Amino acid sequence: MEHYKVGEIAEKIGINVETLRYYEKIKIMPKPKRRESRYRFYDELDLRRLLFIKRAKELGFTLKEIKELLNLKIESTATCGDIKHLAEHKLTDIEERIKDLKNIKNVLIKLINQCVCEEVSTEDCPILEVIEQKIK
Amino acid sequence: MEHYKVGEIAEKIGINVETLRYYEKIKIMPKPKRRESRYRFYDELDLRRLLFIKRAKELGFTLKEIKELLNLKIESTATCGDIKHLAEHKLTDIEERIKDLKNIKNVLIKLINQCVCEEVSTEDCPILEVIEQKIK
DNA sequence: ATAATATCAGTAGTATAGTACGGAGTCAAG
DNA sequence: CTTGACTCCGTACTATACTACTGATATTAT
Repeated sequence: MEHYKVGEIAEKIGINVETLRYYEKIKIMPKPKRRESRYRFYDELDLRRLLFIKRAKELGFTLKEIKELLNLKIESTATCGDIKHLAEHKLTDIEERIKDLKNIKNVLIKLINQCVCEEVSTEDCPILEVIEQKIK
Repeated sequence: MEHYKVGEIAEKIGINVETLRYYEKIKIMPKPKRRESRYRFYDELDLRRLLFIKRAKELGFTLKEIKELLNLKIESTATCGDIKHLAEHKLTDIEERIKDLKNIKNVLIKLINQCVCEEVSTEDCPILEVIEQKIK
């Protein structure tokens, strides 16, 4: 079985050595085995776990949620449905964020379109006016 | 002219007193006038500034960006175009975030649809399999 | 007048996800 | 056998946006 030093596995995954130590600290990665020199050494399982973390992060899961996923994975009582619930929850969450951002986007577009004035002073800027409008 | 104590203005805006002191610390709000008792007191201008901040935050601007907006606003040399550029930059930023989230959403939907198994153990969970798939 | 509430200043803590630093020990190449 | 690269650990710092706490004044209500 292949094994890697901390710098090697970090490079393979494309993360920082410090980040790996951080993952160990927050217990999303288990304490790795050590050589006599006290150097950490990692195996294929660690590699897979790190890649799982990376992929799940790309899916918008937080480290805390990824930890949950990984824990469910090793709990023998956990079902695939448990995982599905986490995924569904995350989906709702992301849909919510998309909705919010779209609203923001529309307001910004309206604001920007009202502005045709490179030379006008900020005194008469329609963007600022609109941001303030809701205030008056 | 109306004036408010820190707790009054905080309640009016719907923020925390501590948050107001924080805004003062990071210089997004100016140092307010004081009574003899050293109590802060705020006026209508402060109220408007706070509401501007609140509204801009809703538009997805960070406090740092809002500070920029407010600074441009008082710089007499700044043009409406300067404001527009900030708004456009924010728009690009938000469109980017929407795109990313949509990708994530699609992957999550695919994952969830593959899972029809409330009772299956996490060993055979297709969601976990897919997250891992890109690894193998 | 006294009790309750508000405010003061400064510091520390929260959450998220890391990054940086420094001095000591270890490993590999020339 | 020395030099440079790598790793060790612990701590502190970054960024963002707040929130909490403490002990001392100040104001307000009864």
